[in-house]
Amino acid sequence: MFILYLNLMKKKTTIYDIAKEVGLTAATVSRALNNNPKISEKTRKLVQETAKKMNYEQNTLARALKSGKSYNVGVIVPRMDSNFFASVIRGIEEELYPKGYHVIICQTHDQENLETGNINSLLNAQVDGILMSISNAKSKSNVFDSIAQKKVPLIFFDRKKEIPGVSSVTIDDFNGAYQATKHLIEQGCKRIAHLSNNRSLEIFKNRYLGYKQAIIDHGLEFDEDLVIETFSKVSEGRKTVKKLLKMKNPPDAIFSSSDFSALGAIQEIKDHGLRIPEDISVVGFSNEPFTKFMELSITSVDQSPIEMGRIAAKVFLKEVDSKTPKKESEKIVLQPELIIRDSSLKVKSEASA
Amino acid sequence: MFILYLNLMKKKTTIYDIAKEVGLTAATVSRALNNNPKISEKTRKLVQETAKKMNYEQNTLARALKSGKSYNVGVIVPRMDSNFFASVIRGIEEELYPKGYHVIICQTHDQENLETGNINSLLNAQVDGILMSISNAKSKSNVFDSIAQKKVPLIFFDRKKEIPGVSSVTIDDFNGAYQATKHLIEQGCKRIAHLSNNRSLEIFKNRYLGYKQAIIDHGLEFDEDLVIETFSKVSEGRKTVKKLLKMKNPPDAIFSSSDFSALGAIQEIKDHGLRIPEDISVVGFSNEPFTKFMELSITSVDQSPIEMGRIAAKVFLKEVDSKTPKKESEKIVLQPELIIRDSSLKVKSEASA
DNA sequence: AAAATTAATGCAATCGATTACACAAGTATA
DNA sequence: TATACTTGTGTAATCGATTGCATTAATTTT
Repeated sequence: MFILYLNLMKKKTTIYDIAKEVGLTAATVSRALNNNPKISEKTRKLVQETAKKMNYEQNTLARALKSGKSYNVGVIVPRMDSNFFASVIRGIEEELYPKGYHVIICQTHDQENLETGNINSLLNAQVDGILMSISNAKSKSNVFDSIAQKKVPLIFFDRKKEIPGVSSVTIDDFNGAYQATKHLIEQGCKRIAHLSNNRSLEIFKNRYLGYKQAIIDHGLEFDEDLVIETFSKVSEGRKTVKKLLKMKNPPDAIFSSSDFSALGAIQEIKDHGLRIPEDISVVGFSNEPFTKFMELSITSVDQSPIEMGRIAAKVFLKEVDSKTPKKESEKIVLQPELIIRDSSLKVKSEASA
Repeated sequence: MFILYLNLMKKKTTIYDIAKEVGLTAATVSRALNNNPKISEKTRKLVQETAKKMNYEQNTLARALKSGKSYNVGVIVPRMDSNFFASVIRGIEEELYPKGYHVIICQTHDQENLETGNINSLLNAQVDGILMSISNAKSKSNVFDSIAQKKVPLIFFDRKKEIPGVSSVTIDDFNGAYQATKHLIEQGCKRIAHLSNNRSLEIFKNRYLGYKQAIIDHGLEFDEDLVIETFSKVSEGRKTVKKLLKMKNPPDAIFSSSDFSALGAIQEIKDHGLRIPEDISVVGFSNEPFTKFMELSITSVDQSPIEMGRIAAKVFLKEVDSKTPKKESEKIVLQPELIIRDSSLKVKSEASA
């Protein structure tokens, strides 16, 4: 009982405790623990064994204070309850945890003030790097200046912004959109509408451009009226499609830049008594799990989010360890994959995913 | 250009810089910034204004080292790409961010080794507290001992485990299950199956017990064969229901302890050519967004996750600030709400959510 | 054997903020 | 007017680990 009490009370052991125990100084202990080559094999072994015996755990805060490294990285996403972002984060964690880093996740909920607030508070918490998917490309760039000023590596994933010296990992949104649109054309669709989104963000601009190019390349008429800017929400998808269906010449297909608005589109189309894909075909973007689970499964573009996260983390590791102050920024572009399902497959020859 | 260069190079200002600037010592500056009452109003104002002018930002690592508080809290969840956990985390953040805390999120993916690993690394990162939803109640409790030993507040939410002195915030799972089952009975169902889950976890045990009690209270026959332990996955729901439908006397309703397995159940039932809710009614648990968005919307039990998160955070704040070493642990239980939708409503009198 | 290396360790400053204790100046009390 | 409090600051230690610069001992070179 008394022993238990002592055990509960005892302070964490420090390198000074170990030093006293083995009759050396804290400096030597520190070096021994860090495998400094100047330390003799005998001492190293002695210290490390004693450390283990005494249950020593490095005080990360002290290490952080001295070294200026916190071993925390900040990850900023619009939201984390979408499978896409959750998976990217998972990829980041898988890569960073083994290296001793922790991940502080912040959500912006697409609000600019939250975005700048998050960045500032991450910087203040002395994170060693920031991996982010921006919410709004128009955001005042002075926050990014302060990141640069503090020499904190910044890596964009998915939603990026062109900033000199900043690396990014994205998918080829142009190509993803091109493939999706081409697929719809091959299914016989002639008037393909596009549910776009804030095109100040490159991902949405590129999806729009890929869509447009596919239309043009295949000899269809490009009609700007069939492009509507909306939001990644089920309700917004419904609203938008309601408008589209009121046109004198409504579309026979919808390529949505988001699975969520694609789902809203499907609901609205059904409510109007139209059949999918016979009357109107639908393709989404992101390959969210529900696209597969719906009774009418939804064709979508997979963005390999876990790989995206892993790569972003690797880029961070490379930058954080580099001594050279000015590194070349990397722009990594992954290839997306079109997953064809019920919502667009008119020729039902083969089983869908 | 030269000025810009200087600006880029300048180190962060410390309290020593401020001290030099105003002709006082760092100690006084520290006190002035912390609104220590022993400092004169004049000095306080001078220091605070100078600090602002010099762009001073407190070095949180130094503060942390000295005070022993990192202002980081760890949050451990099985996964974060379910709306339930994402929302709980959002609630926690809403409560903790304004107080200057950061949240480090860890996922266990229901693996015990990841759970203990996460706890250890959070402790090592010197978090000021851990809020968690456990993955497995059978996990070796020595990790929890080390949390207690370090006097780090631990708060369970949703999935808890009985540990003396540890607070928790949960919902009344028994009642949620009771209401759901009662609702099915009121719809005329007689043989209600229950898709259970690892009952070493209280939430699943209580949902089971609530279900059982409702059956008994309403004079139906309780049949253990109708209770099957499965996992919170679409595929598992399918598998389980496939078995149930093979019974000589199959169920006419399914109460699932998870929305995901409920969805799988629905898919399987439809594949068998049965109608929902006419032939078989289905009720899930958690009120995940997709339950509302499905063509056939799914009845489910809402767990008010954001509130759960906020309350858990409040309990943490109370415990972390309390000087008294041994506090009473709090057990807070929220009331769930049954949301009735298409998958169980046979008497379609009123519109569903 | 003296001089020059090399190897292993110690000393002490440092990272930046906090805080117990000391101290000086000012105000109130006797 | 001497004594006792207040009030506001300064001094210096502390949190725990790291690291440049000695320093000592051991080894090699000439």
